[in-house]
Amino acid sequence: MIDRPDSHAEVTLVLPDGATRTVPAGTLPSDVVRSIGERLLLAAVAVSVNGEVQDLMTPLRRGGAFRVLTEKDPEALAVLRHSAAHVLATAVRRLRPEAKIGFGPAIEDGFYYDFEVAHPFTPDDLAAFEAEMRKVAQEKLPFVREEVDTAEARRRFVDDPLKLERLDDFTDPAEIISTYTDGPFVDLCRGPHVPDTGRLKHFKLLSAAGAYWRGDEKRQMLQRIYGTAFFKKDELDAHLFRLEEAKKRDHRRLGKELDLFMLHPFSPGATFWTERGTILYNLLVEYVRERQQRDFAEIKTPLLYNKGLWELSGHWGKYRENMFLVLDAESGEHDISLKPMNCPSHYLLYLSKKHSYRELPKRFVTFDVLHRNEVTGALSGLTRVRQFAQDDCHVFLREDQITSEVKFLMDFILGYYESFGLTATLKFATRPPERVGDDAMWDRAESALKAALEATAKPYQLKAGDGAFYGPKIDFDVTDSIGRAWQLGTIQLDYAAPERFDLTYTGDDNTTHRPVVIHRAVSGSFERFIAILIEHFAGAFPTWLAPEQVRVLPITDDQRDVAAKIVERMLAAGIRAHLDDRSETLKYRVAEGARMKIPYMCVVGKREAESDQVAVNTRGAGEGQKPAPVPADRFIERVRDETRSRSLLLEAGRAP
RNA sequence: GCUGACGUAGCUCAAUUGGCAGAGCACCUGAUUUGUAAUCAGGCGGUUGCGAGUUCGAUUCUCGCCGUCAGCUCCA
Repeated sequence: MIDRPDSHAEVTLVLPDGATRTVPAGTLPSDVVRSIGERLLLAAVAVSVNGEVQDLMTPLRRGGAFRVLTEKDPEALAVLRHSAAHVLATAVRRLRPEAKIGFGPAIEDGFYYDFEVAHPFTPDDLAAFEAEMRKVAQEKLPFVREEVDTAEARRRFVDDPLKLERLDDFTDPAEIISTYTDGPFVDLCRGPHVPDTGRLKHFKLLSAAGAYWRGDEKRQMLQRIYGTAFFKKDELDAHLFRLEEAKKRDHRRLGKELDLFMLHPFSPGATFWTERGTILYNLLVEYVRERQQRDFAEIKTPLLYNKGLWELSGHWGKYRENMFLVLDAESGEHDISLKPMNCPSHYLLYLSKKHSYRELPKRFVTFDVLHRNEVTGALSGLTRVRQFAQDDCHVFLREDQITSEVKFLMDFILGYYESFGLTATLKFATRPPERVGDDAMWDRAESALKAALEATAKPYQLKAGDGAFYGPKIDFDVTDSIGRAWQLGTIQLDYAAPERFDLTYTGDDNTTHRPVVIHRAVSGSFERFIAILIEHFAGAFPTWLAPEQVRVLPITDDQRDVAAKIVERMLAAGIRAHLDDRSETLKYRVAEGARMKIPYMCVVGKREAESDQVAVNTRGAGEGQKPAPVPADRFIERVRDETRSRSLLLEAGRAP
């Protein structure tokens, strides 16, 4: 143990009940916990000092609020999972001694550990590692923490080049270097850990995949093993069950089952929308258009441009890899490109006229198709594609309008999500190291964005340094069914484009001024948004979005004509209705309609036919529902109202 | 792009150490006329992703390409 300057001082701990303990600095938390109670020591996973989690074997250096964390405390789970990563590494080292160790942190929902090995792991390897982990857990090996100096650390990891590289980061001599040892395995680690490997009881290894060392694609690829761990068996089981359930709402699966879209190897990353899917797509475009009708100006611009535009915008230098280049037959050069973004073309349209400060903010919106040549490995269902359309907007505004404009755009975006029952995570990304513009400009831009953010009173995550080079931004993220976060909406301030394109307006002083540009998307892309919506609703769309809203089922051929007339009346009322008069049993047709997640199935039997009624089956009411007949006119009116109001609830079938 | 796994009928999946490629659903035909979550019978459907190689013989083994999936990188 290294002698620390503070090791002769005393620290005072304040227990949750207000009692205090004063102990010499350097005392182990386990000793403090033991002094509170032997049984508590058995239950203790770690402790919290001033809100900071540390384990039982790390010497106390500072006093403050002191809390013992047990399995019930949420903070303890990350400690367990971090230790699970070490147990995994312990098992891997036993079975594959040549493996070099990288990093092994706890992550949301689990943990991973990276290894450098000559041969990647197979599923069989994973099973073997998991079995070995169970042995390590049964051995109840204590986690032993040691604090060492750099020289000693280098000696311990002489065979682990990745750890030696990590040690290079320790440049501050005051920084504590610690190692954790469980049985034969020593890791360079700052902790915290559970007291011994026996604490690890319920865990599972989930997958293995390559991961670049330190996330750098120029460095070697390590093999990463993902797993998860819980304190209780039922929690682990519930988690694994959730993963299975999530797969059932995967938009790729539902897209096939509900006949919404397909992808074809002849055009990877581009969507074929079926007739049902196209209805859904168009409904969303129509909806956005309706919401934007008053305050935005929709425009359309070309899809193909000469490289001159991209040189002007900077894309030719920075983004060409991602652009689809087209051969110019006359020049023989690939100097034409499909547009990957709308902004440059919107600037051209803006430049086609002189603008007065009176027209600002001017908001151009479009639904044009964009193409980006994403690397193959990045493609993923509809969430990451090569061809897509954004509900893209470029706002040209005066700098003094930023706060009010951002507020306006945020309300617009959040209101839109809310109408689907979607909740997004807000991220505020500030100035990156490489940027244009002076600090005063960034100060103004960031404070304007921040003011608008805080006006919404919604929590947001600060991503310092993550802004675009041309300005700070607010991103709106949602997660898919398997927990991956996807960016949908965005609000980005841009000070660079107005300079590059020499955008101007005439101010009230009759001189020329530079506007600011805001890039805004709401759905992100319709492709991605639809993917998220499919998963959000699990394919059970609200009436207004359902490609097929009503299916009418005559019980026998005797009701076929009456049913057909009811369908006609529905179609005339603008309802997307179909007649299912196949000679299948009612059971069969009801089952199929349910599988297709049709909001309403109207059964027409003898009784209904005689009284101009329909017996409405409402989706989600479950099997064996006893539908009461509703007058056909009344039902039609209700479906229309439900559609018009874009209600998320299915209420048209309730008793009259 | 990188690492790995995978690719069999429209869909979901089978096919015992390399030996005639199958089932259910869907689709078509016929029967059935059904009161609420899959009625019965028959039929159609395949150069096993594509291309080479090894072999008497390849869905199976090897290589290349294409695509999909997970993760990394990147991003709406």
